[in-house]
Amino acid sequence: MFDAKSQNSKETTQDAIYRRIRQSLLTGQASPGEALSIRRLVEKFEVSATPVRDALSRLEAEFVLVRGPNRVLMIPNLSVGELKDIHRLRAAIEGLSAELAADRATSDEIKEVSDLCDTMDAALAKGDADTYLTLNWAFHRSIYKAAHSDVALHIIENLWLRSGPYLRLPVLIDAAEQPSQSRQRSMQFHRACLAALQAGDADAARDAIQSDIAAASDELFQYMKAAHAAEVDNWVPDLRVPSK
Amino acid sequence: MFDAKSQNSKETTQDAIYRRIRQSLLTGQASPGEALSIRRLVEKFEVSATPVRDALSRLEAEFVLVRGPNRVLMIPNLSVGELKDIHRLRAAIEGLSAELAADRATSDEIKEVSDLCDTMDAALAKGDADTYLTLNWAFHRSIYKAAHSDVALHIIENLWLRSGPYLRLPVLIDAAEQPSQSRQRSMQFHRACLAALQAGDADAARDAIQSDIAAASDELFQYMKAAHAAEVDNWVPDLRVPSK
DNA sequence: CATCTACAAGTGTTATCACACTTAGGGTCG
DNA sequence: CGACCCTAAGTGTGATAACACTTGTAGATG
Repeated sequence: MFDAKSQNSKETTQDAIYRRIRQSLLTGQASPGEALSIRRLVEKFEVSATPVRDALSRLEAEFVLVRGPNRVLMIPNLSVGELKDIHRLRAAIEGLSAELAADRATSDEIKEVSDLCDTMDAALAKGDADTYLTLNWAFHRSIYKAAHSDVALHIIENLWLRSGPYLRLPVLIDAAEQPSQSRQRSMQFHRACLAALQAGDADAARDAIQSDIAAASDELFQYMKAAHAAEVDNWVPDLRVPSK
Repeated sequence: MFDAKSQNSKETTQDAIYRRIRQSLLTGQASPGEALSIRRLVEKFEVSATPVRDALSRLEAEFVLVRGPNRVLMIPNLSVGELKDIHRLRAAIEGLSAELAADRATSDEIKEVSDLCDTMDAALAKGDADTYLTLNWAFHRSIYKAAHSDVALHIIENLWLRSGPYLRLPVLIDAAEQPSQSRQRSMQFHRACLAALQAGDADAARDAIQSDIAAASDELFQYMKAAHAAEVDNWVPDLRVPSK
């Protein structure tokens, strides 16, 4: 049994492995292009192959992993075109979820969104990009959770997981700029969405979320364009943060 | 090795099992509420537990199956509220895909959509509800495939798979009515979408698809309301087709 | 009749093993 | 130098066995 301390008593081994692989994607510890071989994970986690296989099967089903040479499962590189499609879908689905949240959120849920705004401001003030990123996802997720639509929430979680490695990039680069204009602008959209939830204004909530998503994706594509001249949709971005 | 005839030479056992379980859902051979125990599937397919587990893990990851008593995986009953959320999401995502398809479809792809319209008309003229349902999905899928966005297509496929058992209901009931007004109306939306693809009109394509989805979901909820007085969103519909 | 206990049957989970196929690296030959 | 062959190492796949836990049933007791 591996690392019993980080595995709660009811969690199966496969669930724990699944959770940890997902986490490594969101935190940048694992990167697109990496292969996740069963045997290497067996050694790393000190478990048998069975729960590793189960976890990997799940991640393949979610398109978080794709088959590479010799059928090894790999974290896919997303092309610019795919990233654009993900952002279009996010705008559509997260916009709809924000509308539902404006109609359905409880006062406790709205307070949670508000508290997360405050802690995000604090992380920004400290220039702590990693914490900001973690809180950014928590902020968005709390809104979509308040929509009380598990169907939508699962789709959104999946899209965030798959595009997460790319979305981190401008935020990490930007951390050197203090205060960051882009992050301040995001917080304005976040505050606008919070106000819309408080007012039960579904249209305003949707617009604020969609503006936030559009700004983040514009920022990412601007960064990519500046880093590389290519404009082709099937170009695959290089995820290494440039040296300063 | 099970049923080698229906398993092509490159398909793994787990893939074949996965495909067959999905198929049984779409055709109504398996129904919400059923438990899929590993050992029963091992007997049914005459294979070992390992590929069965892999297939089931994938279906769980896609929320096609959920955990029941003793952690057995079951086909979930969807509540009215969940069905409504699925329809909202379908309208948003399939509408977006139809827009993309209007911009991106090749003439071969448009011809495929047109041919499918024709064969659907033929199935309707014969009162063949099962064939109509199969073709209806093929028709829609051909449009979304022409959008060239795998991200969106996979989400759509998943939503269709999960709501498929419910969407079959009014079509099967309706088959006795000849000609069926609802089916004729659907075909009008289908034809409108085809015309929009041919004209490269993204707005019209989106509107036609969304109208088709809205009409189908209205029909389903009207059928449910007529069958049962309950209006509560968490009511779980009974999927048995009533005796005639 | 209701409640409790014991046991069998059913559920999934994990470990281990062997096989098939692919990929990479080294050596040989023309 | 390029092409080909061979072998080792790496990849996943499926089979089998044992264990843990849960559920259902039958029998005993008050």
